[in-house]
Amino acid sequence: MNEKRTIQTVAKAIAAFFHDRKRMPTYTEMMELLDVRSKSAVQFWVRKLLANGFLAKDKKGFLIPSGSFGGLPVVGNVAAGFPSPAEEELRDVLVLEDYLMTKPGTSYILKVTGDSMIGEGIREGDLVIVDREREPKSGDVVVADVDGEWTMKYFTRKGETVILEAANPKYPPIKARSELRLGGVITAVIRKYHQ
Amino acid sequence: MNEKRTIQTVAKAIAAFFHDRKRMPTYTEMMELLDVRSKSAVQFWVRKLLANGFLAKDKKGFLIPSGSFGGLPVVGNVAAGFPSPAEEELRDVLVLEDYLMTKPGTSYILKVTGDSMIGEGIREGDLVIVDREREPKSGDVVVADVDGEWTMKYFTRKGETVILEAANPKYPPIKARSELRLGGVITAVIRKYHQ
DNA sequence: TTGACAATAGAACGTTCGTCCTATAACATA
DNA sequence: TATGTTATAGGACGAACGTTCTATTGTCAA
Repeated sequence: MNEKRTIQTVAKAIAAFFHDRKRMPTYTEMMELLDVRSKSAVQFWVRKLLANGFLAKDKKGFLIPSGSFGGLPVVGNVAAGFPSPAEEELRDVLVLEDYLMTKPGTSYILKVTGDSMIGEGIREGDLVIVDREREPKSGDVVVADVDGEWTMKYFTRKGETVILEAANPKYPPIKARSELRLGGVITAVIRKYHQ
Repeated sequence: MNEKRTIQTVAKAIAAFFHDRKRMPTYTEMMELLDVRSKSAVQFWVRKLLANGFLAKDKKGFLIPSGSFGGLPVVGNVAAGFPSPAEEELRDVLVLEDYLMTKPGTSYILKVTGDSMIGEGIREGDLVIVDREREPKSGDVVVADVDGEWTMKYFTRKGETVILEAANPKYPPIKARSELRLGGVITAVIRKYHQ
């Protein structure tokens, strides 16, 4: 860091540290991050970040990320304008971790093979998050054991029986009694372009 | 925590703390988490977690999450078996944060409106992660300014000109000179079912 | 019964953390 | 030129952190 210190550059440096060390820097470490030689200077900037909401404090006084810290800015929709790099207003910020990991412990990730759900926009190579313990409702996409093989299907309950349909006309729908085995309900789909 | 302490229950308790406090508990705090009355007992368990790879230590000696800590287990594909809750072997684990947030700072999130990319499996309401500074290559999905409106299109470079096509036959392809404005390249698509 | 080991308690201790206080340089304002 | 304000340095200090040591309890095998 050779340029002038600003609220933005300082926040960025700390956020970067947190991102790859999985913890907040100590004041002594921040001396290096901000390129200053006293803890007082660090505290000066920390106070600013606290005031601006980039940082917060625990009940126990520990610094923790807050607000727009680990998140990405969200633009309402494609038609709206784009956030400029300079802009630093209170925009919507989304922390993907919090958005997607609603039920760690009962969830797992599945790599999709096959095209049984292309009609739903779920394609080969996508990752889906599956909740093992969620009660399936009609219309949900579920992972089901069909003839000893695990596949994804739409789930529909019709009284006693259950209907499983692919989102692909080339696979026939399946009627099953209640003893069918379910791997869980799909709660999210993730596709990543570029490695 | 009333049951017996095991490596799993202890790891779970600490992971839960980290998940919603965004930091590691201190040894004193772990006394409560693990329901013990001495820091020695805490250290006894911490050592186990360190040995098992659930936790790790900084160069500076701070505890940090490691391995399967904040992540979800990954099952290779639908056809393979499912991880049972008891199972705790070294399975593939994916930390969504690390997987998706490859370039924070130059990325933002966009909520999709319209159906211009349904052929690509990108639907209204999905979130896409857009990298503002990535150089678009042919075949990439980009956000582009078309006649004063931001839309998603396939990007193709043909010598000097650029072709933008929707993944939907009802929108005509567009040829443009180099002065077209791009909002960035889509690096990921996220869809969440259920709130 | 004895011995080994796993699990815990409690206290002592040095280190480092974050806070606070004072002093100083740079810069803008009046 | 005087005078605040902003940004920094350096040192002092108590509190809390993680480590280490010793002691105690329960369980299981010999």
